Order: sequence, then structure tokens, then C-alpha cells
Amino acid sequence: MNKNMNNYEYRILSAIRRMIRSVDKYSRKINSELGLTTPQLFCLDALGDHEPVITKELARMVNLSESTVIGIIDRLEIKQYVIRERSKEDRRKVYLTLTDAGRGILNETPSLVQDKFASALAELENKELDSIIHSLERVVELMEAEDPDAPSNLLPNADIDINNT
Amino acid sequence: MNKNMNNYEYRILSAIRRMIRSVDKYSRKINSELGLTTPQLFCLDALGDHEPVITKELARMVNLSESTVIGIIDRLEIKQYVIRERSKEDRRKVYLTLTDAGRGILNETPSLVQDKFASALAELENKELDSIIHSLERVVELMEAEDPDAPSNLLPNADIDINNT
DNA sequence: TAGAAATAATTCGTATACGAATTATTATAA
DNA sequence: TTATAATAATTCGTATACGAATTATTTCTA
Repeated sequence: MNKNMNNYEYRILSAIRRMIRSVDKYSRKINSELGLTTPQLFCLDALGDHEPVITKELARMVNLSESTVIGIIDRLEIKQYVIRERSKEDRRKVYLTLTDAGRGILNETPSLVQDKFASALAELENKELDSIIHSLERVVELMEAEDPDAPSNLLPNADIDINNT
Repeated sequence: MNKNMNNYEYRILSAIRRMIRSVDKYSRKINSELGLTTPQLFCLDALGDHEPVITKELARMVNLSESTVIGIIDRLEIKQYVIRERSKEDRRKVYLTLTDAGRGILNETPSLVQDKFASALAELENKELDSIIHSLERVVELMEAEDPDAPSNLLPNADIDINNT
């Protein structure tokens, strides 16, 4: 372990690195099954809720850099789930919309969390779930404290579906 | 938000994605300052504690796939911090050791967590810190439950330095 | 109005990060 | 002993993911 890191820090970083790996593995799995990765699905979801939207705005919504989102949109465009259209009013802007296929695939896709993870969460007591979410968001808050570019709120979308209806 | 995901799942995934981004940003920052990314430092640290070690073993220690570690070692070898040596006894194995420069850089490197994050953690009450770590490790445990390849324990290194001495 | 500043999208280079396939070597089994 | 299986490292292709630089366009300002 890094000499300038204590045990708490080590455990936190280690846990985060393992989450990263787990998320990545799940993304590869659904990509091999559906042909869409989780970042691609995140972008499709955001588009579904907010289209038409410009690239810069989509990047903000999914909490990724513009250059990253450009690559994701490139692949979604090739798969014909997304259309790029340059604005007539302001030709700097490119509006993104879903194709019918794009809207269609959104209804066929599974949750972005692994089945067993989702059911494990569902079985937790509300108290523990609240504690877990509080802790995760606290860590994010502390990690982003140093970063002036980081979004200031933890729930950018107010129109979330709490009851999954 | 994905229609097949509830609010809890959304918040957990969102928090994880933001952690990923934050870790990545810090890695880029120290890379521009020291010329080493956090995955590279993780590998150097593990080597410092356990050299000589074979590639497969290092991958297990830093919790990354072998192919990922190969790339990291390639870059560390180019920077002359690491030496690859094929074993005489079993020529399939490649032993990794640190160079003097590799050992030297380890003593000059900062913590793998951002200063402000580390001091924020230091200011938390032990009770909250315990709760946070417990929650993070619980989430990891649940996420990895589906993955047969995932390591079964959350603290692979027993010889960690709790008091950072 | 002409030049500067701002804005939006994009390209480029680099570093993870992985699984699948490949190569080389060693161990095992028929 | 030889064919097969197992093991270790590596290469390959692909997808994030980012910042810096670039291009095109619009807005602001002197």
C-alpha cells in the first residue's frame, strides 16, 4: 500500500476501483447481449427524457466530458439510434434526437444494474439502503470538493421516477 | 432515467459514475505533474511490497485483468521503473522487479487520494467513516456477487499500515 | 463595422480496461 | 513417449474517458 495513504483511504480507493471494474464488466456483458454498453444506454435514456438536446447539454446530463460523449454518439449514430442535426438558427449547435429504433431499443433494454445486484438491494432494509446511498453520495461530495467543474448537486434530474411506475 | 431502474439504483449508479470520473480526473492531474497515473502507482506500490512477482500475480493484487496490467507494465518499463525478467526455471513466467528509480519514485509520490479528500476524511468522525467504508464495501460485495471471477475478500493485503507509520 | 472573445462541436493523442485469440512452455495422461 | 491439457504472457480489437488544440460560427466590443 502507498506509504502516504492510510488504511481508510486505501479501503475507500480499493472499493471504488472494484466498483469501477464491476460496472465495466456488466457493461461488457450487456454489450455482448444487446450491442449497447451502459454509457450508451445512459445517453439514450437521457435523450429519451430530454430530446432534442445539444451535445454539450447531453454531456452535462450524463456527467461525462464532451469529447467522451462525441465518441458515444458516433457509435449510436452508426447503429442508427440517434440523429445529429445542425441547428439552422445557430449553426454551432448540433441537436440530437432519437430515431424510432432508438426509442424502441429503450423499451427493450434491461435495467442498468445487474439483476442480482438489484434484487440484493431490494432485499435490504430501507434503513440500510438509505445509509448506503447517503455514504456513497457523501464520498462523491468529498471527492468532487476539489474540482471546480464538478456538478454541485447530486440529483440533476428532479423528474425521477421514485416508484418505478 | 432508465425505465427499468428505480430511484435507489439510479442514485447508486450515478454516485459510482461520479466517483469513476473523479478518480480519473485526479489520475490525470498527478500524471501531468509526476508522469505517473494512479493505476501505474498502484502497480508500483504492489511491486514495492511484493517483488519479485509474476504478471498474473500482480494483476490479482491490483485487481485488474492481466491484459490491462500488461499495458501498464509496458509503460512502466519504458519509463525504466520496472524490469521484466523471464524465469529460468519456468520460462512461461515473467518476473517483475522495481529498478532503483522505481523504488525512488515511490518515496516521492503523494497519496493516491486528493489532498482535500484526504483531509475531509480525516475530519470525519470515526463513526461516520466506519459507516461510509462499511457501505462502500457492502455495495462492492453486492455488485461482485454475480461475478464468479471476483475476489472473495475485501482486504487482499493483510499487511496494511493502519496507522500510516 | 472590424477585430476580439466566446461558444459548440470535433479531432487528436494517450491511458485505462476488458475478453478473445494466440504463442510458448510445462505438466499430465493415454 | 507422445498427444493433450493447463498455464503464463502477450497481442488485438473495441469502448470508454479525458484535456488540449482546432474549426466554425456567433456575439461582443472598441
